[in-house]
Amino acid sequence: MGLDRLERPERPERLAQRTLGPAPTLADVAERAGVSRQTVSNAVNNPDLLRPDTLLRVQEAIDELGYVPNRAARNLRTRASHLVGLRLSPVLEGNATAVMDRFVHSLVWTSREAGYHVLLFSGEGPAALDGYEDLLRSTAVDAFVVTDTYLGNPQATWLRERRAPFVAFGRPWDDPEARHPWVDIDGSAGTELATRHLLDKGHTRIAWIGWRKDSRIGEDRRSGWSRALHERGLSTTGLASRVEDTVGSGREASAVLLDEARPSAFVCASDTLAMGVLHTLAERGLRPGVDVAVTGFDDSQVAQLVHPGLTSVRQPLEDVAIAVVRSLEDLLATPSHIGEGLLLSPSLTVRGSTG
Amino acid sequence: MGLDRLERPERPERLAQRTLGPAPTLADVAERAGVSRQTVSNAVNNPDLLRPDTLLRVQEAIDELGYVPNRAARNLRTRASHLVGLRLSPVLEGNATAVMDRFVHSLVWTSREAGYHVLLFSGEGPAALDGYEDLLRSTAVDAFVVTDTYLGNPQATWLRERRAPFVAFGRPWDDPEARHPWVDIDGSAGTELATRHLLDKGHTRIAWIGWRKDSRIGEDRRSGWSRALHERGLSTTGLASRVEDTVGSGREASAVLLDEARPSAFVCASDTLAMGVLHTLAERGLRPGVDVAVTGFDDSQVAQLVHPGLTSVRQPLEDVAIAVVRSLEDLLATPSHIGEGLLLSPSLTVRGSTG
DNA sequence: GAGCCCGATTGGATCGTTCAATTGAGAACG
DNA sequence: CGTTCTCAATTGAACGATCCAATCGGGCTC
Repeated sequence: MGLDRLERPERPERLAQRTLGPAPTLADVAERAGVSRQTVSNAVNNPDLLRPDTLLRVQEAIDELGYVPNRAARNLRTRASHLVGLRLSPVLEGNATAVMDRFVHSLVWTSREAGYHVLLFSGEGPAALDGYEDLLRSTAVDAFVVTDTYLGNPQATWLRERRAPFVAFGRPWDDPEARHPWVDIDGSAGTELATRHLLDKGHTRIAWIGWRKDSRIGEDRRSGWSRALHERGLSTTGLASRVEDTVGSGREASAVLLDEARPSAFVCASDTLAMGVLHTLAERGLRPGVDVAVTGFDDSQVAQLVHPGLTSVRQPLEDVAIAVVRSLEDLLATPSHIGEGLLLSPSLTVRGSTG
Repeated sequence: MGLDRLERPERPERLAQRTLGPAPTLADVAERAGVSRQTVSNAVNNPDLLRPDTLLRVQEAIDELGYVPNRAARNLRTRASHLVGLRLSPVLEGNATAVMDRFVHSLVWTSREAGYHVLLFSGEGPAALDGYEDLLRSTAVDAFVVTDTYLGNPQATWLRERRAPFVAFGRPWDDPEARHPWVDIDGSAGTELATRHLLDKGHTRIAWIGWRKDSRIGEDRRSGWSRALHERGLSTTGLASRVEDTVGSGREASAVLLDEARPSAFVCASDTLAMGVLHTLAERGLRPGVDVAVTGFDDSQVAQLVHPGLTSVRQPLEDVAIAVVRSLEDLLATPSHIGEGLLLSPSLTVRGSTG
């Protein structure tokens, strides 16, 4: 395989033809190979239907002419585009953008192997639904990947009602009865990992800084922290703070907690909040990882670049993409397919902020 | 306009029809409106060809049926897909990924207004060219946006030879004769801004930490620093260091420079390197922005989140996207269009690291 | 050697749209 | 009153692939 790739200087015949004239069609290939159109089509789509010698002859003709099937024609006939739509939200708060982007990268790579490309589109609010609508009805995409499934977001329900094939990255928090396929990451398990890591390091007073109570994801992540503490018979009272997802909020919350509860470690719902803790430590001359330990969530670029390094929960987005694409394939293969959910476990990237 | 949008509860008739049966075609609309197919087509694409009353009648039928033109059929006939291809490189070094992602977001939003969608694909090395090839010849995309135009990258030349319509984000460094449209950001102007900002703050010994000499972009950015210093009659000797784009390199380089040249400020070719400088300062108990000033490049998330905030050169990626899309439109409107280059100026985001 | 069967191959129809050429009605003109 | 001109609207033919039903050919059996 590898050797083969190196030896061939990039399919010279095809390249030679490529600069000239209009693109060759199936009929051109058929004529050149002395067979019918259908035979060429089979050579491309069902090679095992042809006799080996015919197949060889056709493939030579294909290579010589540099034939590539016209997508528009194929899409028209088969009513499929081999594209999956993904909506980019305009502005996401915090490092949700960064997480999203990592996911997009993974998705693009994974889709390629499944023969799909990713179509990005935009739109927000009610207009977003119009975007889905038009792409769907114009047969521009075969399916969607939906990413923001936060509470009260209408798009999942909306898509389901229209029988639009889609896979969600994110649990249907508001509807446990939902029967669409989804893939999500177990945030609770992630913070539990982080908390246990701190417990193993000898910390006993471990504080939580998370998001406000109406965030399902935030409460989920918080539950991992409290579970880990309770498991070891430790109390959580007075050690939790719930704020906005900004550096400033993290800074203030950690300052208050340090004064009132004297924790030796912080588990945070996001890298952003963890950065806020680092600010406070810097202001007070406390050394992260030595005097006070801190963990974040998302393993964003900041976590890698900041001074002693920020220990952070890493989401397995590559695996999410793989699972999403697999679901997508099932869904498109059998339209009546009943979707199922899949929960993946994150891992912990340990850096200087926990010693 | 706005009122109209609010009053209509999301085109109720269309919604009512949408869940049922197969998508309506042009012929269905024609029958319902009592006109021919072509008339409906004109109503959609050239409304001014119709008599006002006919137009109204057709549009009613369109709304009632919830008709949306089939893209595949349209693409087949017009030989255009209204998609622009963008390749996502697998791994970019440093925060190039983050910059790229900001650009992708901007591009998606800008394209939408021009009636285009963005098709993401992947591939690296020689396989990347195959990706371009197949998308182009299969008429999957109308044009490409090319982002990595670093020295020696074959794709620009390759695309030009095949007369593939494309616009580059990035100058053709290796070929000043190149006649394809491109948009780039004046990195030199960016570092000049940063350096002047430091000069205005009273600094006179300003060091440079950049990339190795074979990086054109790196040398370009460096030139802004040296120009600004020379303008004020200041020397640059002994104040420059050229290293890899990693935090560790930045840390080491700044340590050496502090010992040997005693600068009071650092201008860096990237936020990553600037973070390295912050590490060194932290280790030596020097306060960024107070004892030593630092500037980065890219205005990445790190720059916002890190302790006193990192002053950084911000690339106007939204403007780049707008210019790229405009070029794309010119290119596709007049295929013989001679491409021209456009150089945009970055701005400086001032934060705590410069006082 | 006739009959049969199975797999490879063929021609025609079709997907839904737009392009090119044409028709028809009505106005303007001599 | 007939001719020309204009404009709106229509008809038939593409675009390039795949699906369908029918046909062809070779090998096998009896």
